[in-house]
Amino acid sequence: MAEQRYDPNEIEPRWQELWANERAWEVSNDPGEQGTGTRGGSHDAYYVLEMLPYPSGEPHIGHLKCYAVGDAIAHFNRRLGRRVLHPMGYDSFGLPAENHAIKTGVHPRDSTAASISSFQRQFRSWGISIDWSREFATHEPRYYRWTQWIFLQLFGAGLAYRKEAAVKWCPKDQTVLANEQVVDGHCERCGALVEVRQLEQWFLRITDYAERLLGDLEEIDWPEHVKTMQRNWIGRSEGAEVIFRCEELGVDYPVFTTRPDTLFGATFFVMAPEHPDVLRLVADTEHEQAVRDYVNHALTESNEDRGNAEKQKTGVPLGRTVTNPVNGEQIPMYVADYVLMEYGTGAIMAVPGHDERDHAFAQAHDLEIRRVIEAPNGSSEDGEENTLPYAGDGPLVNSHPDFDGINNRQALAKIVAWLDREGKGHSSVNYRLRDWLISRQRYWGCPIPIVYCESCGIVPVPEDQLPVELPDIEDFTPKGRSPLAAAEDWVRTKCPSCAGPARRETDTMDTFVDSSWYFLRYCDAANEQAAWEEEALRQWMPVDQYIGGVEHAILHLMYARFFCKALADLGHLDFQEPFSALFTQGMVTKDGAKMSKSKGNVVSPASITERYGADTARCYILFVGPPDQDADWSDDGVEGVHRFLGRLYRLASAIAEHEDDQPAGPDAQDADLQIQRKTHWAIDKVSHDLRRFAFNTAIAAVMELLNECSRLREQASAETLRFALSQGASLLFPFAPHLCAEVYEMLSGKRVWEEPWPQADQGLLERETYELVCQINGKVRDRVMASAEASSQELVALCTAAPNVRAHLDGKEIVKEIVVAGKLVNLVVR
RNA sequence: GCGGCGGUGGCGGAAUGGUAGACGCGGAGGCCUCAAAAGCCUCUGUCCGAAAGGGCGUGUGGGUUCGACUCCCACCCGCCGCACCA
Repeated sequence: MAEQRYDPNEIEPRWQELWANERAWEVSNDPGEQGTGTRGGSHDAYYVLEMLPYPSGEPHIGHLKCYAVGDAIAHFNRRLGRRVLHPMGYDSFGLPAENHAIKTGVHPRDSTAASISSFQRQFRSWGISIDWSREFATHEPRYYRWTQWIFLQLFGAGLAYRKEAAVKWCPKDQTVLANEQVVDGHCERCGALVEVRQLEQWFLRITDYAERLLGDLEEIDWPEHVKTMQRNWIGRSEGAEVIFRCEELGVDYPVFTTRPDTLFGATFFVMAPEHPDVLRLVADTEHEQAVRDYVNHALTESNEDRGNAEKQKTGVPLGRTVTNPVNGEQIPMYVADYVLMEYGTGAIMAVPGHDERDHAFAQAHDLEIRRVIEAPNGSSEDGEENTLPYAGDGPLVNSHPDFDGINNRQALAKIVAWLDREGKGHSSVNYRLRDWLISRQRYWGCPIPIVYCESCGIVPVPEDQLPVELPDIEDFTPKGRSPLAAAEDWVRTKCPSCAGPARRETDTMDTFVDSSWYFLRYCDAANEQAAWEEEALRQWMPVDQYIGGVEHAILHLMYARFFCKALADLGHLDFQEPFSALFTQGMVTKDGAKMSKSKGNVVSPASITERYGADTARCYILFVGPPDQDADWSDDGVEGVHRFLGRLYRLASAIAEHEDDQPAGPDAQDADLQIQRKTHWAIDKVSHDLRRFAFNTAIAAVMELLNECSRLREQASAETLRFALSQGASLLFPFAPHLCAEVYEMLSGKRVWEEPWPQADQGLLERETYELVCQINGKVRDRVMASAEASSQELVALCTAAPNVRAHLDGKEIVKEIVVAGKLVNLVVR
């Protein structure tokens, strides 16, 4: 038997070339027409998509993991007879390319193109089964033309608007940021401390969709932690809006509260320093100077300092009062930085008896602290329930004869109903979610298709003039305004409405806009007349399986859902959710730490692929552990997987040379049956494991099958070995496509990717005899062979007859017999 | 503080309430070889024991059960998200 050396560098390019030449993974939008390489049979459409890569430098190991997962799913579904859409593109606008340009002078278009071709090369060398006919990059005018078109749709519907607001500004990247891009007061990208600036910017009205974004999470098959993160981010709170009137000025100040039941305990009123009325309230009063000083100080404070809950509660009186609507009391007004302008109405009623923060402020400023909720029947083991602030439930006290004595949760509803009747408030829902700020003062992004006309104001660029192309510029350095502003020839334009002089918008869009709809474009990527044909979307959308890193749990995944709903409302789509199922893959670390250039612990997929081949790299990354968990890279582990693939190849090549009628060993029947059983067991196991993303145990099952074949190699018939190994290759194909195509062809002469997924023979999954576990009081004492047909009585008899069971019974009384047919007998003895 | 996820050999990890530790790595011994590499074979949770066998063992403490890594309660630790959100 000749054994051949496993040489992935010879095998892999050969299959890649064949698949490329045959356009094996292209799929048509016409359900009647088969994609060149796809199987006939069912016309079931299946859309599997990995999050599109940002092309910077070379792909890293995280990309390999993501696409190894996606490709396994794609192949598995193809072989289940589905028409699988598995496309690829690039999220190619963005800051890193622009920062690179500032440093080196290389145009972002050039560095991006270089990186894209490097990604293309590697994806091909990994053998990922992509429909390349649908490929695009988001910086191409043929794509961003439609990004602009979507912006205009949103603008037309009032969902894109311009507003002056206090916005987050990154001093290093010299641009504003969305709320979602600020992490702990720092820029998500570069880590610089974020400042606040008052600027007029473009926003998308995602808050209109807060309720639906929250509610529809129920409809989708996403990991619980991602849903939770989105729920937290949306931050829905139920409560009431209550009006506090400042009689002196005749102004109503609504506040949002989740605790209207504590209204009778409101002893003061606090406004955020940014509240537009603060200075007006103190104008020309003795308090004016102190308030001005305080507000100025608060505004210059860093987000980090201000956000610190441990900090001393500061604030100054405004010298005014408002009326507590439930009891007519005049309560003093303050300005304090613990109240945030961006949440609720920017003003609060303060209930120091039942809110920790208000309590701290009241103590610091010597304000009345009133108990209005009693802790339930004085159950004060440690006395804590009786101290204030008390945030728990209980009956109302010191409130009003109508409410005193009633449990606070019931009183809450009654008080809100009363407010409503009196016109002093109503129940209300508040969200933490803010509108999405999409303006960026940067060059390398999609231009916003808007012009500013002296007479017409804000004018959208007409659809037939799209795309508004990004002009070439020389100087990419940010100067606090968009580098595009320097392109005077481009900026100066005619008003589309009145043909008068006008200027173009010079900010570009947040790159998350680009990636909020790309999955739609794949469905109809070549369409030059429209962003998509509805029929094309009907074919594929929503995405059946989306795959990506958990770092996009909020940003990208929330924005894409919002786009989907907004476009559906505008009649462009007929579904509400873009991604029916989501899988988030874990990080790949080295020695427990995140890989990074600065740490010098980066494992490059290219070097692994060169040394071991793509099949080894892909199998290893899936074998190392559950793919949704973080995995630590181990060079020894890679060796182990490589050895396994080599053993499969060598054994298969030896068997391939055998004639099937070659005489088998003396125990051939036994060995053959064992191998056949193991084969069908593996088919069953891998099929199940693929459906639950348990790739590690699926690969382990094929290893077990190979171990069984190796062990029984001398005894079993060549025919059986040929069958077992070809099925093994067939099962492993989604993970190691090149090797398995090779092995399958060697053994069967057929193309494995055109074969249907193997079916396990139920008859061979069941066994005639099995090892019966014999327990006494739940402890395993012996094991004996039992027939599958044996009755409970027979099984008990077998068990009591087992030598070690007898030794342990030793005169004791059996009080109970538990029989689990096919598994065990447990004797309960005394 | 609130919410989510997790805690199993030397390591990565397996286990629809039914043999804990599959599979792989690492380690030990052996075969092959002039030698090495590659490959192959055996052993490998821990303690007692020559062995047979037995004790212990899935973060901690309880509970349910004939039987618990798995279910319930309380707690400890770790990771992630949100957080002065009214």
